[in-house]
Amino acid sequence: MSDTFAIGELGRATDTKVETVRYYERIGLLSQPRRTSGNYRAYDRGHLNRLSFIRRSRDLGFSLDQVRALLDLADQRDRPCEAVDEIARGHLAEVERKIADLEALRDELRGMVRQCGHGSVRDCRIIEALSPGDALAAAPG
Amino acid sequence: MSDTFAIGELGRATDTKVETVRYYERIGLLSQPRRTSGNYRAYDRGHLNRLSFIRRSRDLGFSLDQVRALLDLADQRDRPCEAVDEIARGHLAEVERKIADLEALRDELRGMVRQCGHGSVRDCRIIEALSPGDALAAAPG
DNA sequence: GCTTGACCCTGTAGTTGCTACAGGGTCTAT
DNA sequence: ATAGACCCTGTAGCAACTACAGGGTCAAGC
Repeated sequence: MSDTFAIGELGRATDTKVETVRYYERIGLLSQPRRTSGNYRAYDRGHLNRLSFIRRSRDLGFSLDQVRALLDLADQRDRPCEAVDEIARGHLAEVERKIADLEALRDELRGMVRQCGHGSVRDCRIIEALSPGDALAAAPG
Repeated sequence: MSDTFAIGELGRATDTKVETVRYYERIGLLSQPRRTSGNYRAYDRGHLNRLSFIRRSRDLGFSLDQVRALLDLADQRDRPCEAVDEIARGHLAEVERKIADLEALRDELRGMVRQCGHGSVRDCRIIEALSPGDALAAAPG
C-alpha cells in the first residue's frame, strides 16, 4: 500500500462520508490534495491527520469555525506563544464550560433513568421529570 | 387574564421564539390551536404544558424525533415505560461518551497552556491528542 | 477488447432545527 | 384616524452535512 489514499479510503479511516470530505475541501478546511491522471483526489498522511482532528473536534461540539481556529493554533508552532496562548485559554474555558453543562445534563438523565420503575408510562418518572412544574402546570386562582 | 394565550405570550412563558412555535406546529409537534375571529392563534393550558415539555427535552439534548417519541409515549399511559427508559439511556450513554472525550481534550489544552507560558508552541500536542491512535496515525511497514 | 462493478467526478438539492425577513392584516389607545 | 405592538403566511437563510443525478475511471474477468 502506498503513501496516498483515495477519498474513499480516507473516509473509511476517519469515519467520514466521502461527500463530507469534499465539503471540507470546498469550505477550505481541508487543503486540496493533488490529483491523479484520472482526476482522482490523492491524499497523504498529513490530510489524514488533519481530517482526524477535524472529525474528533466536531464530535466534541466545536463549530467548524472553532475547528479552523484550533487548526491554525496547531499550525503556528514557530510563532511566539502569546497570541496563541490566549486562543488556547479561550478554548480551554469553553471546553470546561461544555463539560460542566454535559455533567449537569448527565446527572439529570441518570436521575431519570435510576428512578424509572419499569412500570407503566402512567408512573414514569422520566416523563414526569420532563413535564412542566407547578409554575406552569397549575393556574393560580 | 383568560385561559387562552396569544402566540407571543406562549413564547414568553416557555422562552421560545414565535417563529419556533409556528415551526413546531408546522412539523406536527404541537397541535393546531383554535383561531380567533381575527385569525390569531389561541392557545390553551394543554398547549403550554406540551410546549414546556418539548423545550425542556430539547434543552436536555433530545432530538425532535426523540421528543416526538417521548410525547407519543407520554400519551400512551397504559403502555410499559421501557421504551421511554431506552431513549433516556441511549441519550445518557452518548452524553457520557462526550464528557470523557472532552475531558481528554481539556487535559491536553491545560497542559498546553501551562507549558506555553513562554517561548514557542513547538511541543504542542493538540493535534496528536485528538488524532486517532496508532492504527491510523502510523503506517505499518 | 469489452463488459461489469466498484469507485471517483461535479453540481445541486435535501436534511435538521431553527431564525429572519417581506409584505401584509388586526387590535388597542390616543 | 393613525401609531404602534402584535399577529398572519410564505419564503429564504443559516450550519453542517447528506443524498442524489448524471456522468467518468479503472482493474478484473471473459
